[in-house]
Amino acid sequence: MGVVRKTKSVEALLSVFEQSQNAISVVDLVERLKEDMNKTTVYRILDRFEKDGIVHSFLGKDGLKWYAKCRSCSSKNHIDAHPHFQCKKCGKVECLQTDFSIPSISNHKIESAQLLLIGQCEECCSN
Amino acid sequence: MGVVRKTKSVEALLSVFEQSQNAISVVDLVERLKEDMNKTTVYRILDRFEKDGIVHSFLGKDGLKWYAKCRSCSSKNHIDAHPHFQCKKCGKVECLQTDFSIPSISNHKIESAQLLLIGQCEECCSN
DNA sequence: GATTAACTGCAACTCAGTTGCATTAATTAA
DNA sequence: TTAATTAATGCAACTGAGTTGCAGTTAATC
Repeated sequence: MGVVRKTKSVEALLSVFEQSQNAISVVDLVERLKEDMNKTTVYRILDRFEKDGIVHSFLGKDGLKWYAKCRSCSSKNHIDAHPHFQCKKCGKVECLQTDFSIPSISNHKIESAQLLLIGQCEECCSN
Repeated sequence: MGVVRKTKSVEALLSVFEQSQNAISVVDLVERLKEDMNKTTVYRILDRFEKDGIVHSFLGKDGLKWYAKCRSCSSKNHIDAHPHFQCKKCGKVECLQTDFSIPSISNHKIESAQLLLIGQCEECCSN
């Protein structure tokens, strides 16, 4: 658990996550917050947040980094093993509650798993 | 099905895939083949191979692009929905035969899924 | 209020992947 | 076998996400 000072930049980032149900890409965060802070700062605050279990990160379908706020994580116990869904049309990413079963492989030690579902979200389905 | 001419570069790339059981990252391919061809050529040939169902691509744990030869794919019918395993220690990626069940989400249309398992491979387990 | 260490901005960098364009070479028709 | 066509290639320059070093700033502690 690192020391996180409550700077204006930290508050700004926190409030973005408060307001959002879905995951947000770093690219999007940097763009949204470019008036308020440097992109380096965005990257560094996200690192700290992740270490402290405030957010978790993962890669979207295009290899870009996404962040979402954690529901019940801490710096000791990071449960980000839930699947994510990304919409092909609008690019939106949702965290899914549903568990999934991780296949086992003989003679391998599996430590984590990333599952990304790709398709069309609710809005894009009905358009 | 695009037109694929049998050039020296194409032959060279094909033989790399023939010799390899595991997936190979593009970075690695570019490095291995730098005496034989330009990196742009590597990228372009891989694109063509993928369109023609000769190889399939996916992203590794660090967001880098990996390729592996397909077992039973064609340009019409691309089955690359198998999971992949990447070793944390040595970075190696293996294609897994095991199927996995794709969770369904209400009001969403799921078109594909990427499952990446991360841990330690057989060699790294015994070291 | 002074001290200190965390934090930030900036500029420059790294590195995977892409693009435009001129040149080369594999295929097809003659 | 040669000529014509067009896919394929090399090269250089670019793009864009993410990183790094360092000097300056600011939140927290005493």
